[in-house]
Amino acid sequence: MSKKTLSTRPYKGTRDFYPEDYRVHQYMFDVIRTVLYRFGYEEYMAPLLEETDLYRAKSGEEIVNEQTYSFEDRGGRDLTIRPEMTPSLARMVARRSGDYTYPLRWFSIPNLYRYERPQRGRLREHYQVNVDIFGTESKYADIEALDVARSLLTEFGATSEDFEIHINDRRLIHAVYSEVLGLSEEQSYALSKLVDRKDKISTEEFQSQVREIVAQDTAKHLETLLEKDSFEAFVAYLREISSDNQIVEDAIQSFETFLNGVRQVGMSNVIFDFELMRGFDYYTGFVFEVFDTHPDNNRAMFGGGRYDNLLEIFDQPPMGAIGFGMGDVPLWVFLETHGLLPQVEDRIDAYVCVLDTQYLAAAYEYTQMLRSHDFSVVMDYSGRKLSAQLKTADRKNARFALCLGEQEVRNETVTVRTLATGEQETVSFEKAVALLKQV
RNA sequence: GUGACUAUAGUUUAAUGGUCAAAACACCGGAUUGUGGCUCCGGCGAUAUGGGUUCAAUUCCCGUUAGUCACCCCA
Repeated sequence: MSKKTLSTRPYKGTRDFYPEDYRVHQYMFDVIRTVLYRFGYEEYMAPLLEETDLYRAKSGEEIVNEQTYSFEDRGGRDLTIRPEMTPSLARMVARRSGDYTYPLRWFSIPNLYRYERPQRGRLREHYQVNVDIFGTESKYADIEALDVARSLLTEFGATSEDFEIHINDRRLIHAVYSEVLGLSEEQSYALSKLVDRKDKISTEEFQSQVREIVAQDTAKHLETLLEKDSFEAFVAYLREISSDNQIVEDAIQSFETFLNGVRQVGMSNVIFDFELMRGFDYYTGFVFEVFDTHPDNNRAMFGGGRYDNLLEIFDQPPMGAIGFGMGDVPLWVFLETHGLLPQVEDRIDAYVCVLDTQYLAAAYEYTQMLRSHDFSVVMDYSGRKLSAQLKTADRKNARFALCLGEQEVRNETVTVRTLATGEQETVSFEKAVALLKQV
């Protein structure tokens, strides 16, 4: 046996939430639940473990092997700790797909595991709010999803200047790449990956890499399209080079309707961004990403989009679906950066100080009586001197200190001290309850 | 997975190839044997880990572990 001392650190890439941290964590998710209930979303939960096949079916082998916690159980089954919630959600919906009245509005706040090298905003365990709408093709579902995403932030007190929502549409990307620029599927794929990396590399490098994939004049067209900073300007140039293509026109019309709808519901900080790619592999319609506009934290926080083929792996017909996920870490960083995290404190109603250990039994009975009135009460059974007990009452953020000593026990009274003011009076038990009830 | 930087009380930091590693906050006790917050005094408490160089290592070197950052990846 090794005698090595056990480490007190949490496992690599995971976090302990001490009470003062967990209060903040809970506060964040309380606010989120408030918003989602207001929009009529129902909360669900799934197991932490799934059969590995569930992830193999959707993602590539590489993800399953290299980025998940996978193992064999004692019965020889291949299991994986969930690295995301969507496959579990798809499984649940597919299992009862005939039972529901659509659309379904569901959300969950699972913890997820990925075997990664931890760094900023990327841990091995994190919590993620997952919001999904199932069973509708309506543009208003897309708009609602954006509205929910926006509301999740504004509920914390963020304003529309604090963040921007970038939107794009995979059908539009596809129409431009294949119909206008005439790219093959391989070229489209390579190009989408490159555009996704555009901000990470220099302009020259980007341009030269584009030219490794497509011809010179095609590259020029693409670069010009990417430069357009409004949807109107983008469309104008697109029409110039596309010569009356119906597929392109349909994609434009469809996106225009969506964009107009978004503007009508008062989202001024939604902007068209043809560079936005986001999981090209499975999104089938609009995609979005929320960016922090604060100079200290100018990056993407979360996003999602429409993916209509989610139930395919269960051999079920396509069902219109939209979803997005928001991690707890980026959200925390956003709120912290913008000063939107309130001081969340734990309070107790009363701290019972006992002057001598011979009164502990009486004090315990009294404490139980107070709890039966729904007060949160802590009793001090240390037998320390009163000043130490009061100090602890103060540290515990108690509203009142209730002192029980010889005089009180003899007269069946209690001394009620209001810690904020230092005022106190010795009263009957009934009167003490009444005092505690005053706010 | 690749590379860089970092590791000192519970926490945030200081210092040093050579006597007892310093301070603040926190905690405990006392000043105040029935009255907290402010003040004063005292106490507890650390060189991540394994090896090497050296008369001597917390300090220099290597490994490990952990943290941070970038790349990769990002469901």
